[in-house]
Amino acid sequence: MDIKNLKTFHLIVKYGSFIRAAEEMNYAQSTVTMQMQRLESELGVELLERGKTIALTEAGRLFYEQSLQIMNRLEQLQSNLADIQSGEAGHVRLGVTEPTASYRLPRLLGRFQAIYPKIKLSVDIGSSLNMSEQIGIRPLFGPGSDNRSIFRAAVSRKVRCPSAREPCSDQPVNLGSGRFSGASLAYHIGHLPVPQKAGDGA
Amino acid sequence: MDIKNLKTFHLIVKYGSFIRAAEEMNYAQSTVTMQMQRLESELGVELLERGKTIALTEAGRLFYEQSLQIMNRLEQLQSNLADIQSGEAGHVRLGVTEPTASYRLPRLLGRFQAIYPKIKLSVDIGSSLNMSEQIGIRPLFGPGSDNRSIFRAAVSRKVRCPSAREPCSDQPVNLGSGRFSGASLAYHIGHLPVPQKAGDGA
DNA sequence: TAAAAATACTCCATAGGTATTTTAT
DNA sequence: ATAAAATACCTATGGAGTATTTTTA
Repeated sequence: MDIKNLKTFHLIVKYGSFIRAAEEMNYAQSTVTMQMQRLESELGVELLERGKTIALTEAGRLFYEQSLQIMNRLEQLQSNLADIQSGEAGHVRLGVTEPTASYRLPRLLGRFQAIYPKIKLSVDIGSSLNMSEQIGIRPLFGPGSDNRSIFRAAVSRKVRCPSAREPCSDQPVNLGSGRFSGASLAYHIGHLPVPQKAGDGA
Repeated sequence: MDIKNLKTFHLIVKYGSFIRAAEEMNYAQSTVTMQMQRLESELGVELLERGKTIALTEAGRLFYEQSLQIMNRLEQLQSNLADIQSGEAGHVRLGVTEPTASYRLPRLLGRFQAIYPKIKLSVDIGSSLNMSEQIGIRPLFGPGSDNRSIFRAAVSRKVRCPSAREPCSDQPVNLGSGRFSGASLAYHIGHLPVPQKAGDGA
């Protein structure tokens, strides 16, 4: 089942017409007919009563209402994914050593949160380990994560600035043993290895 | 976006392996690779970290959880549609005149509800109109419904019996002017025209 | 008899398969 | 060195278009 067919169906219900749905989807009329035939055969149910005026069957009404909700959830999901992709949402986990943690980090994180309100921040303040160990500590990133790739991701990835008028800070900040620009704080967790390995889920 | 791709993705996460997902879906391994590339490009997001072991990106985790729920809703919906199709669910609206309403209908509807517990019954008891007018009265079926086709549907459609061991009653019952078998009580609303015309909805 | 949907047909884009190469452990 | 995913290439199904016929209000 293809989402396109659902959209077509929704437009047919909205307009009560295959032709108007075809126009809005930039399809030929026969394409709409075919899509609905396929949708109905996939579901094993008639959805529409054809006539000069289109009407919904009971199954059609149920499918319309439910599939609308499903579509809305899907669109919401895509929007959330776009937020993650653009770096406007996500989860940043940082490991820092003193004295950076006490002196430079608070102001930096405050600015960061103002720019990226949807990004969740977690900070782990370490003792004297070097940066890669610090970032890679298992309690923070979960079992099975790869310290080396975490470190690589941490130093290489940057978030996109939300607008050119309000550029990301790029003042170097000492996070333990390494030197990082302010912008590089924003390697969100999407660019880092997953906490738990795939394959043990349901 | 095709639902097939979502299923493949879910299997990849479940097994942590493209190959095992391919086996379960009866696909070639390259097909799974292709599907995931297409899914990721459609969403504009990387979902999986490839390696000898597969891991989810943050976007992948979000997409996995959400799309699982969406799939579940879709399957629930399909199951409900199947119920309607098989006649095990739906909404039957009847118009009856005396004396049938008082004498024969109660026992018949009782048996009917025992066989089809998911079917909602509405009965409208009329005065002396003939059957087609009785069934077609507008308050019961809403504006824009076609009395003639309602009548046609009512006399021609029958619900499928749920099992051969407990066959539907087919004793004729006088519903106003027409004679109907007991089974034909079960023309659920899915076979009747819709209450409100499509086209005036959102 | 005029609208709207269904059919008949055609075409080509692409989903999916086979064989091979690349990658990461 | 080996197991797994990516790539290259090929094939055929079916999605979509054009033109026409059928339906029904």
